[in-house]
Amino acid sequence: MPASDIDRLQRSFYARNTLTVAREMLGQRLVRKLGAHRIAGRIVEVEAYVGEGDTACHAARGRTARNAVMFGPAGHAYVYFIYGMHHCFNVVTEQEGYAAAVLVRALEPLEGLGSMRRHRGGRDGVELTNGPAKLCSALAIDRALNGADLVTSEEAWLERDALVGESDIAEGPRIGVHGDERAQTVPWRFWVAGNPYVSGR
DNA sequence: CTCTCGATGCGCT
DNA sequence: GCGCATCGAGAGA
Repeated sequence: MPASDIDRLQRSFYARNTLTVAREMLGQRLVRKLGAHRIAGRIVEVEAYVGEGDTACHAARGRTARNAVMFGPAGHAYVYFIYGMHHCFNVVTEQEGYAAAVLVRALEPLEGLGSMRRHRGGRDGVELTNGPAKLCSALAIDRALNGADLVTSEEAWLERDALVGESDIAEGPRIGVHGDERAQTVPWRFWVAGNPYVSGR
């Protein structure tokens, strides 16, 4: 087994309450492997999408071909294509049959900065990964990764890294959602307070 | 700095 | 056809 598996997050991490997983994902390392090359960053901002009762969740209107991965087992990647040009990366949570996931909204770059700059058209600094579509671009994540099992994949996974204390976690309403009143106000966006890589607004 | 708006593919109604 | 879990360029203050 690869040395990296020592720190890889296992199924038991993901197969829990989505809000708990979302909070604990802060500080962990998202790793993308392209050939022998690693690109990675610390997760500093996430959003939880919790079940068919959450009208901002893609699964709110039931299972479709697009959102099927969210209904599957925890620990798989849910990657979707949006606005005709962007991708967003999520991690599936909870038990099989319960549609929920955590969207990764921002990373602090740690490995493969040169690759990130290239993938981002020469942009640098916070512009590398301070948004859900930006980090997918930087890490070369697209729909080819949709459904990938992050517990066993050699292409992408999460590694145990720094834990973020409760006092350093900020929370607020999710960004850009179009569900009902509750969906737009419930504080299911979590970020590392003061981290410069957190997305704007 | 803030605000507005176009890009652009596709899943779903 | 409509609308989207976004981004970045451009205009104006």
